[in-house]
Amino acid sequence: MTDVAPPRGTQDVLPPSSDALLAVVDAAHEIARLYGYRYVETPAFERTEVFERTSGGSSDVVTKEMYTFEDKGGRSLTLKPESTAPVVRAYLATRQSLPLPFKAYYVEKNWRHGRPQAGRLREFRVFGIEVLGTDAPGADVEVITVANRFLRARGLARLTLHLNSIGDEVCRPRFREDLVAFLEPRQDRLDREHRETWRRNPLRVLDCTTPECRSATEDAPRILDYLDDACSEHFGAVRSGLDEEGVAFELDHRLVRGLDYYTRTTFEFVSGALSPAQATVCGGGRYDGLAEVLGGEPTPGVGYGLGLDRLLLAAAEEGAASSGSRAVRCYVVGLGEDARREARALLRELRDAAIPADASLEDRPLKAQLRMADRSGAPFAALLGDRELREGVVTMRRLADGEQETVPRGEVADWLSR
RNA sequence: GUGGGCGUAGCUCAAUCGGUUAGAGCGCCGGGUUGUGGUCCCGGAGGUUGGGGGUUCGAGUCCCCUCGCUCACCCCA
Repeated sequence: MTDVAPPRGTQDVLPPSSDALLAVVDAAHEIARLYGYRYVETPAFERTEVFERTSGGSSDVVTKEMYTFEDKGGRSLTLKPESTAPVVRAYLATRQSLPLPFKAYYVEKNWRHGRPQAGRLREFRVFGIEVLGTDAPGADVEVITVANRFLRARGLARLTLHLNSIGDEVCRPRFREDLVAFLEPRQDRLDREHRETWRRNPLRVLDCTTPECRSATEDAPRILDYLDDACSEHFGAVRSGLDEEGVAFELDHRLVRGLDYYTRTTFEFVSGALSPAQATVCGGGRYDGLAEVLGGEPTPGVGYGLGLDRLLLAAAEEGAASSGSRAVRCYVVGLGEDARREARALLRELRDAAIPADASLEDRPLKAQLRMADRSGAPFAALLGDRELREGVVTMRRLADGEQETVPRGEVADWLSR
């Protein structure tokens, strides 16, 4: 019994929850197309360096959460823990034949080895978009707008957008220096964890939520005060662009994010419907230096990753109506050998007419077939017995209330699509 | 990865102080003559009490290990 359970931190998705997942996936494809994004796929695994070099050696993702293995040729490979670096790699490999800027999206799985809990799986699904090849603030605005629209359309109302700019390689070092100088005399007031690491990764201290770190950094320097003219102007344009799009946000100078490749704009959508530890349903930002780290031409970019599993949890929590039944429209019931042959013909016709339909694969009693019709969720059952066969008709039964109508055999498809 | 809580049919739960063959509801499958599902009646399948070890005459119940879920931390989707 336990041996048929899926591996730890993974899950089987079966009806009816697979319907909800599919609805979200469909909606992702739809909104991506609506905004002009093109579908991309990259391999499930990459050379390990792709993540080591881009995410930053000190990040948790790289140091302890990657599924890394050696293949039979001795290469070190890693199941992708995030999708931005692979997409940028693929872009660099193919860019001569792609439009500029290139707007990409994907719906796929990522893998991270952490201790699983609700909203944090080892294998999880993301819907991400990336705009490559432009540093225009309009790209940042568009990316955030798509996420906002998508999340709200899926029924997430208790949603906060946290927004920040963490500068670039020109202005961030000055800030970092001042922050270190600020923390130095206060290091004893930090929590145990950051007392060790504050010097190596001072920005992370700002992100820490413990009361100790919060009070110690109350008056810490703020990155927004350090932005140089270019970054400051860029961030101003992003903010006014969001205002223009009607996307509400909260400035959060503590938002630094966990991957090293981010520059300038960073953002997170946090759901109030999820437990705070896993409440980030979408996170992203700008990564103008990423392509160079991969050894490619300088290529600015901005994008997000949006967790579909968390989205579904939050939507369920907020009582969002799960949309679109995947049930067939008609369940065909055949009684007896002759009528069953005719039922199979009808089934073929319905499917040829693009009407989703189903029937029992075995010869079963009427009651059993009707029960199957009921469980299939189909709104109608088409009944074919000797009586209908003789008269060249089909009895159409509305399963909700048992209302029946006799329809000429040749008009069933039309009757169902009216 | 660190710390806490919890594991009894598919689901929700019961089982006296450690006592003999672990029950119920729902769900699932079948039947109530080849003419009506969802309601009703009848029947059935389904459990090594997560797994392993120990204590005991006897363990679902007590102890240890392990696996899983869960919450917090860490981090993030």
